[in-house]
Amino acid sequence: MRGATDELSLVFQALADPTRRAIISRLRGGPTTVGELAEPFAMSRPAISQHLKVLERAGLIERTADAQWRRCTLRTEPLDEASAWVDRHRDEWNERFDLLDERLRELKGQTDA
Amino acid sequence: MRGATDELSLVFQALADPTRRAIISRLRGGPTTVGELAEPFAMSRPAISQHLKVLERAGLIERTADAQWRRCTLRTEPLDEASAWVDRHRDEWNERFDLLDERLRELKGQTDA
DNA sequence: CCCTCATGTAAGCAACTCCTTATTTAATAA
DNA sequence: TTATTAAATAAGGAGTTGCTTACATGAGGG
Repeated sequence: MRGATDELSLVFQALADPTRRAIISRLRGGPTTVGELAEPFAMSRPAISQHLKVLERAGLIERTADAQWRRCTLRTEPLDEASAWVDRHRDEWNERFDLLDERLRELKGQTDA
Repeated sequence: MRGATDELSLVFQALADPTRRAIISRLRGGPTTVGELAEPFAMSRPAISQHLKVLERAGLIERTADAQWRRCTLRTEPLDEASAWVDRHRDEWNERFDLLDERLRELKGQTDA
C-alpha cells in the first residue's frame, strides 16, 4: 500500500497480520502491558512496539502511561466501521447477484438467438 | 507484510485498499469485465489487473473467460470469515472489558490504600 | 492471413512493511 | 547520584506493494 491513509484502509491493514490479530485477541482479556503482550511471541520487543503503533494508528488500541509501563486497551469503534463495511457488502450481493445474473443470461439469450 | 499467507490475512489485506474496495462495491451490481471495472479509475489497465489478482488470491473474486473478455464475479465466503473474526472480537470484549477494568481498579485501590 | 480489441505478464522504480540490533528516554529503587 | 527496568526510537536490510510503460497472448473480424 503506497498511500491509503483513510480510516477503513488503516483498520483493514492493521488486521491483515496474524501477530496483530493475536495481540487484539489477547487484549480482549483486558488491558495489558507491552512486555506481557510481547512474551508469547518469538519476536523482539521493538517489533511488538511497532505492531502496537500500527494498531494505534488505526485507532484499535490506546496506550496510557502507568509508571514505566504502558497499559494497552482496546477500542471497539474502528471494528464497528470495518464490520459495517463487510456486512453491507456481504448481505446484499447474493440476492442482487442471482437476479442480475439471470437478467444477463436472458439478454445474452436474446442476442444469440 | 512479509509473509502472512494465511487466508484471513489475505482477505484483510485485499480489503485494505480503497481501489479494491471500490471494485468490490462495483461488482456487487453483478459480473463485470475488466475494462468496465477499470474505466472509472484514474489508473492504467495493468494496475487494475494487478488489483484483481490480489482479490483473486484472497478468494474474493473469480475470473471466467468469455471470448476475449474476463467476467469477474464476487465470492462471499471469504467475507464471511472476515466478518466472523471481527464480530467475535467486537461483541465480547466490551462486557469482559468493563468487568476486568473494574476488577483491576479494585486491586489497584487496595494496593494504593 | 493480418489487424484490432481485451487482457495478462514482465521489468523497473519509489515507498512501504516487518523484522533486526543498538541507542535513547523515562521511571523506580538503591 | 547510579543502576535497573519498561518501553520507544533510530538505523538498516530483505521483501512486498502499487504504480508505470512496453511487450505478449489470444479471440474475432476484414
